[in-house]
Amino acid sequence: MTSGSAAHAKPPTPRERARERTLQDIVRIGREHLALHGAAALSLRAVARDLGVVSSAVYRYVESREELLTLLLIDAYSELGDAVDAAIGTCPEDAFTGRFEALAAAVRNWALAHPAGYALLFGSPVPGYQAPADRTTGPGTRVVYALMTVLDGAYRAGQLTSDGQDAAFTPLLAADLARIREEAGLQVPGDLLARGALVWTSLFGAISFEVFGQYGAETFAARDELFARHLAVLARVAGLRA
Amino acid sequence: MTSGSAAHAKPPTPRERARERTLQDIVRIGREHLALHGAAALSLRAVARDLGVVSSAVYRYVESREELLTLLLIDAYSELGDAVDAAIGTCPEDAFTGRFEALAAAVRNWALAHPAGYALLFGSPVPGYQAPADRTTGPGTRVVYALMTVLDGAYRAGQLTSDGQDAAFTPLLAADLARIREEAGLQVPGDLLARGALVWTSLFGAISFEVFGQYGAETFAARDELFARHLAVLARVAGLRA
DNA sequence: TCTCATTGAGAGCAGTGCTCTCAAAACTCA
DNA sequence: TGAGTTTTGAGAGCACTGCTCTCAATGAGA
Repeated sequence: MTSGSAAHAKPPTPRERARERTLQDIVRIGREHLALHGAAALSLRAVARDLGVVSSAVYRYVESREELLTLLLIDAYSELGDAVDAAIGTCPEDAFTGRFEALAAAVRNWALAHPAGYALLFGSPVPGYQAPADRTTGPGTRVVYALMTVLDGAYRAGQLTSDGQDAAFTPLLAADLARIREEAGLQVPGDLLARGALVWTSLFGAISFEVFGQYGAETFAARDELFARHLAVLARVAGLRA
Repeated sequence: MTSGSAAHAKPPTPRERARERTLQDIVRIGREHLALHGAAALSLRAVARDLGVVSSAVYRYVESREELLTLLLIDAYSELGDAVDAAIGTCPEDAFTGRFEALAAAVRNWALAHPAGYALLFGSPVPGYQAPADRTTGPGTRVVYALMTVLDGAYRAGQLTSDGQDAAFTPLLAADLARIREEAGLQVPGDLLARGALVWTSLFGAISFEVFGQYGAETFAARDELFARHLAVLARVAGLRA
């Protein structure tokens, strides 16, 4: 579906190759503009100018501004997913706390390096733009899936323990958690899964505050260390031993 | 500074009163547009149309689109601060966990009721717009100040306890925390203050995921209960006893 | 009543997303 | 190679945006 190289493997015609190259140029320039000016300021006309072409020509390759945003969204999700996978890969498979911290640090580092991309993925939605679920849920769930894999692996290895302090579930939430466990093939019990969800959102809360400048400008100078402390606490919240 | 009613209390001339009323109309219409279409889609021309006036006339009252955004930012901060104060006020002064949960629930309820306003305050920054610190830090810090008051009060009452598991501070982070404690007049020690910061950002992480639709659309049906569970965990993270 | 500051209207500039038409270029196939 | 078809880019144009400028009307104070 993406470029015709999947089905039947017909050799691409020169036109197809040129088209693919131009589309990649558009995405590349769009990514530059995204980094420089942010998602809401992304302008197809400006991209066209940088491409050395008149604005209407870009519409031969990209259906609309939204379509370009979707391409950039997928691009950013993939880049973040690659960074997280690479970071996790540097830890031994049974070093679950290390893998958790590597995942979190990779997300934070990528976010700080690509604030506009991070804002596109995890910030307030761009007005009037709704990401098409069928194309973005795949790359968009890589990181949360990686976290679930780490936590579930830790549980299977006996290294994820509940302190038993959490309240009992009502049936509705129990059903939610059971469905997630089944769909993702998890063994981790519901209370730890709920804690994993909290850790997940907390991670993005901490990163968002940094990336979006919600801390006062001079509140925290030692941000790396603060984040490391937060990670240690969150690891314990998730159930990983200290 | 706001309307001249502070200094010398001169009676406002009819012109000044008409001007004030028009400005309030602009803010009111702007707030409606904000709620309907989001911050980035806020248009001075559309506000002017709704006001029944030509666009250039609005510039007699509001310097620019950014200025209107600032007014709406202050407006939203104040509304949120009022909601939080009211919610806290329903709890006895010494019910610190109850006050914490009331604060958090008030933020969440306000956010769900005013998603566009919440996005303006805590979402990705509007491109090209930088909130003027001198006018927004006051109303913008009310809620975090309220949280610090709750936690510090709990500590003074002996109801905020550290589990002693956190690592020692490096000098830089210790200096950050010492400065915050002094500026806010807090007695709560540094390790609990750092945990409070994590709880603070985690709260907004959880709320942002809900408001911005970052959970998959059908991942959690029992969102109220999930949030309540998260709150209980976060209260313990902060050091409040269960 | 006269004077002057304030106000709103209107035109205008440069930018945006997007559509339409038209000619040139590129490819396909006999 | 030459004819026919498809793809491509240019250009004009529409409706919208933020914002500036000028000008006439209005209102308040002396």
